[in-house]
Amino acid sequence: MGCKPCEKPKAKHRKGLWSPEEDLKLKNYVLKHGHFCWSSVPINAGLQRNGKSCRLRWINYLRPGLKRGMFTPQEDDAILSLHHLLGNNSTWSRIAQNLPGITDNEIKNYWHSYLNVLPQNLTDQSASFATDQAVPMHFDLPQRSPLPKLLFAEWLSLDEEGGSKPAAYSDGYNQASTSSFQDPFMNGFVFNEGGFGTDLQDLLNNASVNQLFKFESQISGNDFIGSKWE
DNA sequence: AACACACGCAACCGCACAACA
DNA sequence: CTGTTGTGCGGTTGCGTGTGT
Repeated sequence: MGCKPCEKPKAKHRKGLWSPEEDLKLKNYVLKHGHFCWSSVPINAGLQRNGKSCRLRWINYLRPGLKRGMFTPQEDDAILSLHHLLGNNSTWSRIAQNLPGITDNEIKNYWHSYLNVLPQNLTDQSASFATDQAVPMHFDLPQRSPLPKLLFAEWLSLDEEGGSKPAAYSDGYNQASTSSFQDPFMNGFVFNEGGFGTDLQDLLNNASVNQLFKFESQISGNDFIGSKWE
């Protein structure tokens, strides 16, 4: 943990949606100081939230490099492929690790939407990983809105950068944020998450889904999962 | 135009685990 | 060894918005 016990103000914690002011406070604090101890973040940042809430907000919403809007077909395939690969052992975070810019929460929500439209027999196959048969990939999946929401954080960027278009919209990744981090913490943070997990990226770049599954079939399941995705 | 319903998403909750005293 | 605390994760809920009637 490495976190000194924090003073424990038994202040009542706010719940519910985050206000722009709270977003700003949290973002500024984490960008400046990092988040070595989440429990102390809300205290030092002047927020009436608990550490868990701050962490969640940062990870799912404020974190630099987050990509919003539609999943690309590659990402669709990657999510399905990874979930198929990992089966019941799949964790959203592990899938998310291989899809930079996408949060586990997004994947989780996406998957639940996906389950809603998926014929039951297919969900059974996919979720249980009971068969080696590849899950059909291109039935009608729920599609995200093609117009990504404009985040408050991006509004801030707009303000700060004199109204320039958020880089996140140009190529899906917030390169402006990436390049502007002087802080070693943030540099490391961003650069570590700056692209697809290399394994997956290679796979996705070089193989169609069918090829991907063909490739997977050449590797024994558990060994592959253990070595590739751990 | 008004209402009901469905859907997507943000956030909370509870649990498991790890680190520390 | 045990209790406490912090972190991370999956599951779930509730609200806002879009769509159909």
